Amino acid sequence: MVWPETFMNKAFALIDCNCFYVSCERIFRADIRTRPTIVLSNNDGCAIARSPEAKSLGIKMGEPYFKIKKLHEQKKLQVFSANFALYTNISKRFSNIISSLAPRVEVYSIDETFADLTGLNNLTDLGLRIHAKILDELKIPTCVGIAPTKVLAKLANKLAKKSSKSNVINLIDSKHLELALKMTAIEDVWGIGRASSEKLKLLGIETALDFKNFDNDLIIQRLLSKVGLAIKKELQGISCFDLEYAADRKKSIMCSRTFAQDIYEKSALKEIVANFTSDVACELRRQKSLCKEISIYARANRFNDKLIQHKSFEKITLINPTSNTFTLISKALELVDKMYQDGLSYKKIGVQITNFFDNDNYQVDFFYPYDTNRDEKVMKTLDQINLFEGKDKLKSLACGLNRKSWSMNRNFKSPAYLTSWDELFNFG
DNA sequence: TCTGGGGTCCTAGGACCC
DNA sequence: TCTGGGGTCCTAGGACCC
Repeated sequence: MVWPETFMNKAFALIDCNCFYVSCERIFRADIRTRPTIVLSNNDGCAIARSPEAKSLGIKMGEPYFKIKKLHEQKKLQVFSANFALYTNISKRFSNIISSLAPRVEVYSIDETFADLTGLNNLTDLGLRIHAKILDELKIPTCVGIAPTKVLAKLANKLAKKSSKSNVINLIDSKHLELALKMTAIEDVWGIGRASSEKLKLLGIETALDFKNFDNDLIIQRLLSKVGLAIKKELQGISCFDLEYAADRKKSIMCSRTFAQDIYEKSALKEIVANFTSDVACELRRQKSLCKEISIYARANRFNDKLIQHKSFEKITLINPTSNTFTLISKALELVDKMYQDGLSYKKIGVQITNFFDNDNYQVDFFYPYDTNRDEKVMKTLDQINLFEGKDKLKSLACGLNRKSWSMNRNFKSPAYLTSWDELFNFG
């Protein structure tokens, strides 16, 4: 197929790691490279990464651990608790390797990076080089999809994942494009989720090809909004989504956990909220922002119908934006006072901050002027100490002295090979 | 017994204003 | 009894992503 003149020049690659978390664990464990292996979510709740061998055993994405425990006990399955410190570290190395071979990249997620290859030659070769270098230096297998739009690059990547032969699929000027679109179910198109695909199926659209050829844009716009329309254009080879570089400044930051046990005491709730608030505030300062809103939420164990099911939520808007841990903790604790109800059980708890301003570009409230310099100095000192002396060396007393009383299950964690001096991997 | 966490974007509808 | 129309801003909630 020949692309319209105006879009001929665009080229995107999507490089995606195969079962990333499992692959990270396997870097240090040559003995399990062909064993069925999974990585569990926080609290050892459910499977969030599966090796091909584990998929063959019939383990689904999101499958709760208690359903596969037996396989684990029979030693037919290797199981790890999530070790996000390790995965984040490997992820940075992964995107750095791509940057060394492609000039413009967008780190899209922990295991996926887009590269803008516009204007470069021999793209399939380049894709193969990227794949080989990551495998060589990191021992992480990847797939590469190349196409004139991001949606098509995603689609090409998915096909490469399914293929047993090709790690790189290039759809630019490909005579197989129609077939590729036909092979892709509508719900597998990037940006078309369950709700949208159900609507499209009512129109008789079953595949990416059907969608691309559907000739009524008004209906698509009404059903799927303007985003749906953009996705359709991308399938036609018309690029609507560019690389997004400035993605590192978040617009909201949250921290939430599901705990191993139900929590009933207000004091425990406060301690948890204080800790979560410390974490989000630290992240907020790292990206040099201030926030003007903080909210907390909590709910009971939704799988236990003997408990009163509730979704509790409280939010407060601050007079002056801040990133001061202590200010935010005191506000968050006020919210706990408002939210807490005696007798309710709390299993999942979260803190979220929103409504961000740049550190050096915001308006102090006229009636409540506020010395931000002092704030900044105190927080800088706190961050420095925690950076060099270890996380949580210096913290608010509200955070409690140990986290033992409310914990997460993490029974199958691998060592912190790369992020702790005590657990460094011995390459000898 | 045991079922994750962290984001973004879009839209409809309400509040408010003139 | 009659009871507009248009605009903006904000928020809650849905949908999607990994």
